Amino acid sequence: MAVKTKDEALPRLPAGTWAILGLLTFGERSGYDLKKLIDLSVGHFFSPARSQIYAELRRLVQLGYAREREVSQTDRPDKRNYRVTPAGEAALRRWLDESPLEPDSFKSPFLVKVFFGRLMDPDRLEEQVREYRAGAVSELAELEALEPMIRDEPMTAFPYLTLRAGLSACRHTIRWCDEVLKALREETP
Amino acid sequence: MAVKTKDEALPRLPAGTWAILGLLTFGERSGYDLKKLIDLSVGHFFSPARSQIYAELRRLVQLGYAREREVSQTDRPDKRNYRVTPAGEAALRRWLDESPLEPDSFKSPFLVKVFFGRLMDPDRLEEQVREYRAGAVSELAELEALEPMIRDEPMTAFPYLTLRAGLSACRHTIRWCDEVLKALREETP
DNA sequence: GTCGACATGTAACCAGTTACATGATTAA
DNA sequence: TTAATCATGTAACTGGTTACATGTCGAC
Repeated sequence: MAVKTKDEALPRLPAGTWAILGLLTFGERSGYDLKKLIDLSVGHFFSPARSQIYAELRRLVQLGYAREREVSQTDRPDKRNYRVTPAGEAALRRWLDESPLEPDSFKSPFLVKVFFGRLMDPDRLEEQVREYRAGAVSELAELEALEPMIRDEPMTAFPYLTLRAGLSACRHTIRWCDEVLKALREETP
Repeated sequence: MAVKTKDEALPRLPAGTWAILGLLTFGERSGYDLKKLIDLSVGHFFSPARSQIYAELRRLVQLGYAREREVSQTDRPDKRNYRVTPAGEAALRRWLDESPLEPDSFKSPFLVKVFFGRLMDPDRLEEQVREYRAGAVSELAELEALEPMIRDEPMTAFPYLTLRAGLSACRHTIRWCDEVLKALREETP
């Protein structure tokens, strides 16, 4: 028999919307909870503002992909939890399997500066490279702290793969910074 | 004596605007030329649409940072070349040295998919990892073709550093894809 | 004569951020 | 009482993309 959902067109949504829907498959959550969850999961390759999360949740409800539920709390302010609907999970699976791969987007004001480094004061440039390197080091520390928590957990096998991508990217960045610092020292003694 | 420009506030412009201004320091160019130049220079960390380039050039002229010049051509359609003004170069240098470092932005619909890989058909996932890997391989080839052209050129010493960042990022991505493919094969034999 | 490269732009839209605004509860 | 964390949202803006629109010139 034909599966009806197979024939329906998927709405064209940005990947981030699907990511939020996906996070709801781990259990119902409020917008506020989602923000924290994002920061320590998909935060390295998708990081929306809080206001956008709330907007996406409203959109998911409107599409029938999520349902809203008021949760009264005595110890804290009330909140609204969202959970994924069967239609939502079906749509998500279809998006994951069928949607053509969109290219990554990477923007780096820092690399723009390095590119035009010949116009910079050498000390300022070195300073900014160090600052950039320090950022990568602290990001690496965060990811390394996460690593033992999710490794060997079967539920997080796939998130673990993306964590490995983040770890490797940070390490590459740090090595590259060291190369650059060395090159700068050699050229301007 | 006081240098007047030191005291004036720099307009807060996105890094991309400064990047376009910076590219004009290599010589006057049209919007069309700039697009091609961007693709093989800063394209890996800043890649605007053509329409945006034209908009930025108009903005730079309005700010007094660039000047426009009609160029009549007999063999091709006429064009408008832009060149940086002294005020423009001074402002650019100040932005490079003084503006606080904005964080990179990285968005990867692909990593979102991997993260939710447990909801995917394993064959579709493997297919998309291969596709992603192929993208990295062809990007690497482009960068490797560029490398001998700019290495050892003193004018391009700084662009060369950013090229090395791109090369190293591509290689890291390819290795990571191979790791993932191996992991997928082991888990679903 | 029509295709591809050259060349410039507008209009509409959408994604996403920042700043603003509100308010509850708990602990110092 | 003041700060911190919890909690949700709106409004204004901006950055950026896509699609549309126009047209030249040279080569086949």
